[in-house]
Amino acid sequence: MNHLQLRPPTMADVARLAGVSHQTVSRVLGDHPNVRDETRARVLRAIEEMGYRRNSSARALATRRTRTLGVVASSTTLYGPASTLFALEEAARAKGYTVSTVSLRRLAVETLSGALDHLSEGGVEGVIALAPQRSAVEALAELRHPFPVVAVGTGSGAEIPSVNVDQWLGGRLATRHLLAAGHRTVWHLAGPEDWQEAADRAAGWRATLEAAGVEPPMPLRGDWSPLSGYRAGQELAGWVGRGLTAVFVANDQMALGVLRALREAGVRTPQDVAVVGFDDIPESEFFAPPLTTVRQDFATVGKRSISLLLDLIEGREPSGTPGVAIEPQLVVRASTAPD
Amino acid sequence: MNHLQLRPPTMADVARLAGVSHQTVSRVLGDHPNVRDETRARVLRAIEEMGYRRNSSARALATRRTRTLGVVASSTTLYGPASTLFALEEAARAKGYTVSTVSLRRLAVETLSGALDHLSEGGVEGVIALAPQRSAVEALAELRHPFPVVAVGTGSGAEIPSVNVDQWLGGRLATRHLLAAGHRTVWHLAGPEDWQEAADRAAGWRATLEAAGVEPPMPLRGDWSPLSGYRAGQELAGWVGRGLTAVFVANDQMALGVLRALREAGVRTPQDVAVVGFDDIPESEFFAPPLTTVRQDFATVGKRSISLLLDLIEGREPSGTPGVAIEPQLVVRASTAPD
DNA sequence: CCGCGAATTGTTAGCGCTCACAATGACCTC
DNA sequence: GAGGTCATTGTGAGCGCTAACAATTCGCGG
Repeated sequence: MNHLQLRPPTMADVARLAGVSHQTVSRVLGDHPNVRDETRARVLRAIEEMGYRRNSSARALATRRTRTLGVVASSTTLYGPASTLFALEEAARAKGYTVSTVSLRRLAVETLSGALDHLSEGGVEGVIALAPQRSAVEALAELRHPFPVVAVGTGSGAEIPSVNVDQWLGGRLATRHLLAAGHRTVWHLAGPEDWQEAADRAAGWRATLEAAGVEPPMPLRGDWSPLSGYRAGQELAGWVGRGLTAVFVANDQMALGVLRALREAGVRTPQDVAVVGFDDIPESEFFAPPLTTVRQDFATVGKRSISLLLDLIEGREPSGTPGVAIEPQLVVRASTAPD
Repeated sequence: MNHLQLRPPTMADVARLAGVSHQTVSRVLGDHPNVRDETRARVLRAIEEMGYRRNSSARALATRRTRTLGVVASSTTLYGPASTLFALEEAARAKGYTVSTVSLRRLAVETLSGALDHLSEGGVEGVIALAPQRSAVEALAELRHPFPVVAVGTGSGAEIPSVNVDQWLGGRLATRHLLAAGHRTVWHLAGPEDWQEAADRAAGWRATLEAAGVEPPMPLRGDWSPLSGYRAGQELAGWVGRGLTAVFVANDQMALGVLRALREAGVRTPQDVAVVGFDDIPESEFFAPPLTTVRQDFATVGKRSISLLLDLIEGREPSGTPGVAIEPQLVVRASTAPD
């Protein structure tokens, strides 16, 4: 039964009620072995009765551990970042950590710096940065912060610890699939220049073509949005009949725009032009036609990132396989397979 | 220049370097008026030099304020929740609060309770719950927690303070638009039964038809996914030619599935059947055809929710217009307008 | 030149918890 | 029954900060 009380009960209050010292209460809460069962039960009853909850600030102050991690991200309404965020939070919570997020509109040096400051004020012990732009990684490397930072999606060449999906392999899978289907060459609609993932996907595409002895056509460039895909699609439509029969688009949203532009231009998919996307957003199975794409395992990204960050925080040698990129997976659908 | 030091510098360290008391350092950091300019400058220089950062736990312990808010959400990879989350974080940060998130796979009593406990451990001063299912609201009302909770998207009838978009109006806007275009009646593919938003959209649809003297057809039901929309679309296709010329679908993802099913059945949109969705996800402009839909203002939802929660936390009388639902907006595109 | 109020700075006492260590008591062994 | 061991519990000292109050300094009128 709750008494009317202004202050929430403290450990000392509980101790008094249970007839023990505050330290014993602390032991019960901390699952210490050396507490007599009868005492433990009495303390637990007192805790229950008073509705006591341990004060996290006091605990953090005494232990010097806040058990809070920070995440900086941008474009969090996109499927990829949102999925990664979800996976990160779940993985962190499983390890007993709370996650504080800062969602940025733009990843510039100032905003990043502000975000890290904000998280620092919040007492985070470490930060995961979803920093897919190269400029963001550089900014991160410059900035001084009193906690470890792990980057996600920056590519493996980065100066800071990072976890990555093998985007290069993704580009290869997509391109190889199209070549195997008999296409002479594969065009490419790339993502923004500054994005490492875009560069890696393009590099995988280029390498695959070159390995097949094909001169890669000039890649087009979009900004991930359906609109930019639409515009690029209009341009691509002009090349149909002049050697263009297959396109690898760097993400599903742009692929959606491409599909629409092709359709409007009277180009059939996949009969006239085959299209492969990237990400496997939930919608892509229902595009017109359903989109062949490359799926990334965000859950693994989340787990690995948290695990790496905790290793750094707790001063352990990074366990697991930090350097190894996570393998993406080709998902074949109608946009490349005339049924 | 940083010396090698195991412990980060404390306020006392800074004070020593600046030749003042720790309290003066505290005053400088707290922007207290009564500090001589020369002293302030000296302190700031010392802070800079030592790379001092205030210890948030100690501060929180002394002030009894953590300046942290919690958010519980599910389905955070969907556009709506992700957008709301983004808006919430931005609004909270603007007010000087940090946001800790818990993303749930399912909103059941146990998971909700666990989430609140987790956030409580993290020391939040209040929580925003994105709890669109009725069962979740009930669970929230049951659960005891030592901080205020604001629900989002629960509908206005809830027992706990909430912020809502006027889903009923959204349903009206969509339906009225179709009737105004000359359709005799409008079919409806609703969201899951347990979702308040789904119920409100359906109610708006029904009310509009009844006001026009039309007997509402039996609504279909989906689970928000494109797949469920696809299945429903197949069923709807069977009714074409028997009075079905317009469908209001409760979200854009399902509308995508409907569009595909109709197309496969040889039904043209909008010539044979007009379709309206809900949410205005970024992709919907590029569907085949581009989708008429209802847009929600998530930024306002975020701001209002945070503002309401802070009012509750700080014991103020809720300012602004808490009871009033936020108006959604119709976005007309080709799926209802044969161009 | 004294005294008074305002501005500025310092001192002290917690905030509620954990850690290290001390104290107690029960139980054994010889 | 003395001495030792172990399990169990208590005590005291911070963790780094802010709030309240005390002390000091300064300017200025009388």
